[in-house]
Amino acid sequence: MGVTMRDVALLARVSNKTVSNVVNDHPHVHPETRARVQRAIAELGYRPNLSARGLRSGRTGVIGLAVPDLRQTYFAELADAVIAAAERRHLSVIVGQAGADRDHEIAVIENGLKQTDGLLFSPERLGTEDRGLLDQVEYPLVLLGERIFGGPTDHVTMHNVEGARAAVEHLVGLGRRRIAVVGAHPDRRTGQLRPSDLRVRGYREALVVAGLPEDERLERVAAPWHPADGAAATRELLASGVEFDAVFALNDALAVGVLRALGEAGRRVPDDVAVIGFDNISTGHFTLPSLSSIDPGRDEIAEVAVGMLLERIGWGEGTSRGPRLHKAAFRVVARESTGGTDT
Amino acid sequence: MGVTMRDVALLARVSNKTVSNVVNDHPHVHPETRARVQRAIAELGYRPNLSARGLRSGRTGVIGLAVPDLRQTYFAELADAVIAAAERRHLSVIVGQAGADRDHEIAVIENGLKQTDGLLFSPERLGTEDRGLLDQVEYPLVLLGERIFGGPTDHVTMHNVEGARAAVEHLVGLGRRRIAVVGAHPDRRTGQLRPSDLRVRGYREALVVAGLPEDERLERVAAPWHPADGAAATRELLASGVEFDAVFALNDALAVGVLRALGEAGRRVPDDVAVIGFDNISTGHFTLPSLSSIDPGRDEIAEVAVGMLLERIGWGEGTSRGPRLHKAAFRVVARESTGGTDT
DNA sequence: GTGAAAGCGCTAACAA
DNA sequence: TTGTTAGCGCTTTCAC
Repeated sequence: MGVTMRDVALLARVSNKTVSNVVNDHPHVHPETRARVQRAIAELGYRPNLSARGLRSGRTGVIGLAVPDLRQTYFAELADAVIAAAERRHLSVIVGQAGADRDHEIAVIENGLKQTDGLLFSPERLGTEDRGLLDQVEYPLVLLGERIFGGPTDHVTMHNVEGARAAVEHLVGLGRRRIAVVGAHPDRRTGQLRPSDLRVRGYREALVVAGLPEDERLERVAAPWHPADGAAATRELLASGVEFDAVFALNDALAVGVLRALGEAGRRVPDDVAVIGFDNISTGHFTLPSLSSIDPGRDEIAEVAVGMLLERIGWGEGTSRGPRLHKAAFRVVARESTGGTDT
Repeated sequence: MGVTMRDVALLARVSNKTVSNVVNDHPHVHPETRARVQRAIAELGYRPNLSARGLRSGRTGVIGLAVPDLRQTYFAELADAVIAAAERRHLSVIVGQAGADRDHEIAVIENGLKQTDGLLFSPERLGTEDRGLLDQVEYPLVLLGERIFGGPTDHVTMHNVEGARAAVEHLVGLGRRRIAVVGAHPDRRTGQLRPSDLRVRGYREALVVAGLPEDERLERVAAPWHPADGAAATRELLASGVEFDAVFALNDALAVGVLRALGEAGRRVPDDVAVIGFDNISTGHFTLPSLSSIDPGRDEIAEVAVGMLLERIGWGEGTSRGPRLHKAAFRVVARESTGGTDT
């Protein structure tokens, strides 16, 4: 503490500027001078003051990541991927939780996160109707997910519709004909771009393609997407007496609950009922049976999102290029719950 | 962007200092003046430049949290608790992952996390032999866990020994006599303060108290503490032919694997084998059967750790009070896997 | 290739 | 109660 650039400059018998050049890897520094400066830095244990650098350069080297709740495995794994991607670019990440609280999310989007150069935001409560908020945003922002799609903002997201379709096609390929879906949103307004709505759409598309009838009784509401809600929806499904030989859970957390409820009821998975989830969280390896899922490309999402944000930060205020959209590649992961052998 | 304190001062017809006083809620500002300044702030959309404040005050208002890996639910939930505790004190949290990599952990402890006023560090690889590193640390640091206990540093941790003992006593109370433990560390050097060693100690103490014989065949190594390792250790235990009617998994992630392996083998839980874990992660609600566990007091740990760190930050360089130790209160959570009814 | 000097926006003495 | 002033440590013109 307390060693400044000036101290280094004095010891190395150079100016402030030269030390700065060395520290920032600028070219045009005589190798000998560079070595001398580096020796002085080591000797004094000099470490740049990042607040000062931030003040001068207008950059903090920190980005923000706002998610609803780290206790949901998907978001923890997303944070892991984002932190890793940021680290590769020598950035730090401030993590904020908006707690699935609409007002909190509005506050986040209006203000960003303190001390950051830009924000990666995965909202849960904001919808297309909040698009107007995005016009006010005057800091670099990249949205994760497509809930507010249509604004001026970059989005990085997953193939919700196509992934869901692939999940159901996988079940169809197993010969299942009565496929239930668990996790539909209780509020069925149209025009929303919630993951639940998009995935239900993919489910229906797959049924149509397969020539299977749609049956409203097979579409079960569950919210929020916690295991308990998946279990409750499945118990209702069982109690309703409607026949089914497969369940598509709209995410893996729900699927864990589905597996539990099926187990309680004595239904064997996958023999009686095949189950597939969505998100491919690591939990899926260790359920009994292990859980098939759609891998939404989490690492790609993180990598691309950080890259986009960095570009936005670099472009500065003036340059407002149009919004970009990136959808990561997905894949079907077949584990035991749909007859696979992987765990 | 670009609105400075000076702009506000000009508009409100006051000095810089007065604006600063208002922004920082200093007393001794005439109510009328305060109102005028606040109006100017709102009108211009002024927001303090935190880099400048940081440079001037030597504080960033950001603390660091370093954990091995957010994909492990325990650490995700810890991060959640720390972020919440920090937010209550108007602090942001930069999250870093050391990846259970010894060199990475050494780098973290030597340098702290950039842009932060202090660090909450939960190391996984550093041990008592690295105590010397702590003497070099010249920034506010609070360690989570007791792996490097004995240095000059504050620690906040859980009752590993006592909690483990309570877990086994709970099993004994159910009438179980052949209690296996899963998750011992492969390297049995003494003098280590790993959670595994401490919890095994608690296990043995409970056996002694209950007058049960120790049996080395019931102590199974498993590392790292992932579900797959718990499953593997349990399969070995089953294959060894040794009799057992209960398993104490040293954490919940292992326990998930234990449940899986028992299920595969057709052992009923809790009828044939009772199972209890440690950590009380939310996953435990949704396993089949739901998982009994030791709740280590995560929120208390986060709250106390942030508080201690803040005190350290406030004390400044000179004041080096002796190291403090806080152990959070724990409790036994009895769910279905030990005959309870909760989920 | 290197140096001198200005100033980023804020806070904290010290004055008034 | 409010104003003046001097930096915090760094980067960045602009000279040399």
